[in-house]
Amino acid sequence: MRFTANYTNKVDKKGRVSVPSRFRALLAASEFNGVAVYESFKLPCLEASSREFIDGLSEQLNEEFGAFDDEKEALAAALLGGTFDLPFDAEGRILLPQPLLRFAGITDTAVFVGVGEKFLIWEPQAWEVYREEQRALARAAALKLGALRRRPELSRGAET
Amino acid sequence: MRFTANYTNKVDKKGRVSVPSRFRALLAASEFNGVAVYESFKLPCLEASSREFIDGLSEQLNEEFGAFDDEKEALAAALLGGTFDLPFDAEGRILLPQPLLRFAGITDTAVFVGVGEKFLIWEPQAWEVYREEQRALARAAALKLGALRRRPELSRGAET
DNA sequence: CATGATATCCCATACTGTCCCATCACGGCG
DNA sequence: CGCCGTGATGGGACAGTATGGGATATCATG
Repeated sequence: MRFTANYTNKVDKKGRVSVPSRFRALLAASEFNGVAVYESFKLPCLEASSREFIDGLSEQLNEEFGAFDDEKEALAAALLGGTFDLPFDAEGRILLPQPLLRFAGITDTAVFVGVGEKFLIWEPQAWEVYREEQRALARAAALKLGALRRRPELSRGAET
Repeated sequence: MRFTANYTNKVDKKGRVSVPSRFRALLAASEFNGVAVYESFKLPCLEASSREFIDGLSEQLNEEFGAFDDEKEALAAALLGGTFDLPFDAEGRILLPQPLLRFAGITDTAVFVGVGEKFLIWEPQAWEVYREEQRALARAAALKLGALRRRPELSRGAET
């Protein structure tokens, strides 16, 4: 399950969006014909993955913590309480609930970004901004890596 | 039995609320056509689940604590004694008893939050506050969640 | 036994989520 | 270069849900 690349799709008046077919193909393996979508904890966007993935996490919570564990309760509330199981319609679209649209600031367009075992759903503008930041970081990291390869012994002070 | 997502519904003057159909669908498996609702021990909200689940909990209490443990007695009494079996009416609504409404501070609107094997019923404002706190904690606990995963490669996507 | 408050039941109505079908845009293939 | 298949969009039709009221049972009381 490796989501990659990014696609920009329209969100119609009813709140429907087509999930990129490439992504849908990856999710086909899932028993549930749809995606589990939730609000990202760190970023102003939505995250989506197979329902099994989320199930796995919540199961872990039940196993690792006791039935009456406070921390488990809190994590479950944050994770499951914010996760919507959205089924695909015949055309491969999902209906994004108002709360999710509001959280991500999405109105009529959404950007789907594959990031490994899950994908993000952004409001175009926000995505542009975030992307710029990441590019800057990547650039810095690349330079650093380059420096490391060329002169391993000197890498410590090689901030270019 | 896996409750997820959150829905906001109206509570009419009579104290009736529609239980989200998705939740109702999950409870359909239960022989009792309704839900078991009780006051949460830790949070200022109500908790609800199938009658069967409550029975399971009380059994668990017997296992986790000694048979004559005072705490167990207290918990069991509070849980079993304070639980209301609320049946669905023809429209899928339940009538929340005054005591429960007062406890949760619910007046004309209620938020249903799925948290796995049960769901919570909150007063909107209170839920919003609690939710923000939990999101912050969840962000902090991200590493912990990652550590819980059996398959480490699954946690390597973009940062949650 | 009468009475008011409370719980049920039933019906009417506005919405919203789904489903189905038509149109378009884009590439690949005769 | 036009035909065709797949994916993305839009809209309309309908059924399932969420809500509100009013009429009817129930029950604890005075």
